[in-house]
Amino acid sequence: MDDFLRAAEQLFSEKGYGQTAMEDIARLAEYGTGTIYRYFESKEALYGELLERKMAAYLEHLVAQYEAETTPRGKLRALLHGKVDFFARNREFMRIFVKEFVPECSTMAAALTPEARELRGRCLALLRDTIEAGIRSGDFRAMDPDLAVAAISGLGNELLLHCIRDLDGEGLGEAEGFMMAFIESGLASGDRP
Amino acid sequence: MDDFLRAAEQLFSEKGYGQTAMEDIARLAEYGTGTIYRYFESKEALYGELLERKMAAYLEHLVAQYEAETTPRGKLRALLHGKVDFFARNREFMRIFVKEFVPECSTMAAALTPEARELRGRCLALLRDTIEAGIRSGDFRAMDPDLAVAAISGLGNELLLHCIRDLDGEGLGEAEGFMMAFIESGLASGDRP
Amino acid sequence: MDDFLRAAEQLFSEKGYGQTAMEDIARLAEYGTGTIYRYFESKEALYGELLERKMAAYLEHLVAQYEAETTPRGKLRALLHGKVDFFARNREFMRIFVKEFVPECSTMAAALTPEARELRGRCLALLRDTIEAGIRSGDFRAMDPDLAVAAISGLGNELLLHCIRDLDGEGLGEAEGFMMAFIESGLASGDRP
Amino acid sequence: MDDFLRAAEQLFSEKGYGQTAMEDIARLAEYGTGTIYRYFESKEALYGELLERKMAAYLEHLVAQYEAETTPRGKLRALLHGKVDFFARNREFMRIFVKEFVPECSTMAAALTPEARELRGRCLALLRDTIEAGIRSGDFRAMDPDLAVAAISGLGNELLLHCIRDLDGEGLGEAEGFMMAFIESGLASGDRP
DNA sequence: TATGAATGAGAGTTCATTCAT
DNA sequence: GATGAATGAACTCTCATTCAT
Repeated sequence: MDDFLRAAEQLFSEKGYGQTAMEDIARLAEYGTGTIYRYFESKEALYGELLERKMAAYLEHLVAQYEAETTPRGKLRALLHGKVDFFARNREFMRIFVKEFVPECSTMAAALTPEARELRGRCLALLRDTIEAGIRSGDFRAMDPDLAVAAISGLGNELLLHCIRDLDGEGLGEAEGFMMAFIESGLASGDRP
Repeated sequence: MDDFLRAAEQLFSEKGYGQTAMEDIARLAEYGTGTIYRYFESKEALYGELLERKMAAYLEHLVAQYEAETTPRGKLRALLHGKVDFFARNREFMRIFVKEFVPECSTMAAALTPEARELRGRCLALLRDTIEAGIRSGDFRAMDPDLAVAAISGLGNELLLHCIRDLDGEGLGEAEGFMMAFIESGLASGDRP
Repeated sequence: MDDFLRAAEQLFSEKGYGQTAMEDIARLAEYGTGTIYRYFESKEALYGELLERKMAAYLEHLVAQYEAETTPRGKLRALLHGKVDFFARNREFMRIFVKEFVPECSTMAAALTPEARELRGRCLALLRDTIEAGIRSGDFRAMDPDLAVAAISGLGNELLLHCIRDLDGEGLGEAEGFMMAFIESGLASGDRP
Repeated sequence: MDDFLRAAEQLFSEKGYGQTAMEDIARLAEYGTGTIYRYFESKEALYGELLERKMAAYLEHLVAQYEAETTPRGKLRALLHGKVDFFARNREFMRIFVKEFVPECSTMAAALTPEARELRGRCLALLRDTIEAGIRSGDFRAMDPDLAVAAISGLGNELLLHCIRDLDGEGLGEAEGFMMAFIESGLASGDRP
């Protein structure tokens, strides 16, 4: 069953959902076509399961880093580092992730499963809570937290894609530093020492 | 021919490339199915043509605003405002744009046409040139301009999508202000008056 | 479209619904497989349409004969003769008819369409009304009309099948005479002159 | 092995041959899927075996009643009562029986096994012999015995189905009385005391 | 030039049957 | 004997593309 999820991740990432045939997945996993259907009800269900698992792993990864920190700045850094770290080790999923995290891009007829939506919401909520706490504490300037979440998400995704796609994964460290600095400046309150 | 492009834009935006049948496009454009093939070699060619035209219009729009400005900050603001302005009036295309601007998301078997890639590159080059000029002039701090371009693109796209998708186009003015402030902080040199 | 219905009638009759592939129907009709789907939404819809058309023709045929008569005995004879007559000229449909007229035999996942059920009901209602009228007039003895309808239907179907299947259509005249006599005796009131 | 036959009878009756999967049968019988194939060569063989057993039981039941009678009228009544009696206690099989007794309805690719055909023939022969004897004895009027067999079979089957299907098994007694009277009238010689 | 009926390759899915354990 | 995971042929259905009119 994990064989199928692995094969599916690779192919969906390389060719996209619509261009990947169930037969391709089965062949890559070295099984017969019909065997997939013993484990997954349909192609969509397979894709949904893949997304849920990865999203769950991502959330878990973020939470682990996040809870070790206490200040808004610390939590923000933890979330940003967690993102870079997770996708550095899940590059194939990155390409799928940006499609599905941005609903407009989804290629599935049916959108994310409710479970996956829930996980996506919880990832974003970590960031939002952090920003709101930072605003209250005066670390960040007053702003609409939803806009900030959108800005930071989009910025981070695109930077990661840039490194993974154009730089073949090189320069992730530099990009992380840049991202941190850029975002912290963007969020910073005008008060300067 | 423009009828087909208009119909295609609407349907691709609403349902996605894979879920849109040539017959649907023809019907919406009020022509026979076969007629499309008098003007476009294939479904992909139609999609490619649509992208090229829109990209060209986008580039033209950006250039017009851009050339009216002389300072890096002015040009940056022109590009950001131009983006918001263009997509506020091309909301349907926005959903297609984010798919194709981020090549990973493309649903087509074949990626962007070379012409479209070229146009995309020229849009990004405007921003890149602006950033480089700003770094030289000391308006912006020293940084890798490619990272800055990626960051700003992703940030802007996601903010626009947030407004168009979740807010139904409301709040674009506020989002533009937020975007400007966020990006200018992120780019700003440490020197403060 | 009629080509498909003709081909479908023949093949469903010969091999049964489940054993008939859409490709078989298309080939017999001398069309490509996909063409069927321009006219029928699905295999079930094709079958449903076939049944409806034939049932409608059968009902029309029965009604024509029925309305020319005024007495219960006359109407009964008209219905019985109409049945023999119709199926003598629709032998292929006879085999499908008995399947679907007897719901237990239906091979479709989904049963008859509501339209077909309605038509089936109206065919049976003609017979039922006739029997009730005959009972009231004293031509027939008192009995449960539903039982009589079931008895006469089953008797007639099986006799027709016997002739069509085992006798290759021979002996229909003799069978009709036998059926009339048998049923009239069965229904007759005990009063004899 | 009987477990499989019981499970198969239930499922074939409820859902039909084509809609019943071997796995369903195995699960209901509380065995593994592969185990069925230790006892039956194929799905068709299982169905065939089921039919043969039931047909044999039916024949035995008929013969027992039949041989206790000496007159044609007595034998006829025994056969009719035997039929009602058997199917009242084998309602699930009734639905399969009508399919297979009327070969046109068979859902199997291959028709009845030769053994089952033989048994079917012997059931019908009992009735046929009875009718011929009755004609010779003058109890029944002169007629084609094959037509009479067909008429009586079809009539009886449909009446039984009507009770089992529409009346949920109620009214079998009334139906049996009606059937006897109807058939005896139909067969009766014109001579009246 | 415009059409839309026709096509057929290709996709997802089912399930009777097999066989290593 | 019993199992149930694995199989792959077969089937239904879709749709980009063609071409006779």
